[in-house]
Amino acid sequence: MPALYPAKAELFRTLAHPVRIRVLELLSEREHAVHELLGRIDAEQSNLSQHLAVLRRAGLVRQSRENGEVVYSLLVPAVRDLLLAGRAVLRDRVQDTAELADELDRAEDAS
Amino acid sequence: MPALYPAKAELFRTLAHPVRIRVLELLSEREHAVHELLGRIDAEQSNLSQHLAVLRRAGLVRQSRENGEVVYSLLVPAVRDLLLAGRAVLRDRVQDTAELADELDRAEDAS
DNA sequence: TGCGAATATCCGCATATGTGCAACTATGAA
DNA sequence: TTCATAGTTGCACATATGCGGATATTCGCA
Repeated sequence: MPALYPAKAELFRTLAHPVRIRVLELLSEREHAVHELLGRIDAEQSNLSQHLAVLRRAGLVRQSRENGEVVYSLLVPAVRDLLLAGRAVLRDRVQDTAELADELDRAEDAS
Repeated sequence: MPALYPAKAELFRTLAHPVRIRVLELLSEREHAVHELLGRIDAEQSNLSQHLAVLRRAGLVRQSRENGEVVYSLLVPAVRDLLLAGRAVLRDRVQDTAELADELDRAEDAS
């Protein structure tokens, strides 16, 4: 049995940054040139470029030159579902928190 | 509009470790006592405990004492889907790699 | 050729994360 | 109480990651 867990962990690590998540979300709508991404994401040019490099190394996106600009596109469509699944977890978790808060409200005995 | 991206990123960061992924997979089958987890995961006791703490803080798992042992259980069922989505991405990506390898094989002109 | 716009990479620094060991806490039984 | 068992936390250290500024590279065009 292969070392699967490190590979999975690495995948999640790749997604574990706001800028990279934003990039993937934008790319899951349509492909974007770097300067387009830069216009929609709050990050320095070099910083964005580094994050794009991370995504490239992870094999999630593809780089191609088109009349003078570099265009990035999503290489693995399933990434979209992964992002949605993440959103769902976030949603479920806040619900739990809300229910907990509710319970705490009902049970008046403090500390 | 809230700072959603950092929250998402934090979620993925929580999953970004082999031990934590393994724990969540085990917990998505059924609840486990700590020493059970320890028996199935290659990690020091204190190390496992720290990873469990990370999962707790993230609100993904719950801790409860049952006749002398601490039992962990999954608090957010959607985590299961998230893990599956991760698996799917991994699968798609290796397929891409395989196709690329194929193409490279067919086109014989080296470097 | 030589320029300029668009990107990528290098560098040094600051911060975050993972780890084992040791010490501490909690629980149940004698 | 006292002990043994089960688990958690604090600590110091090593490594990884993120960042902006400067520099390098690539490509289309005059």
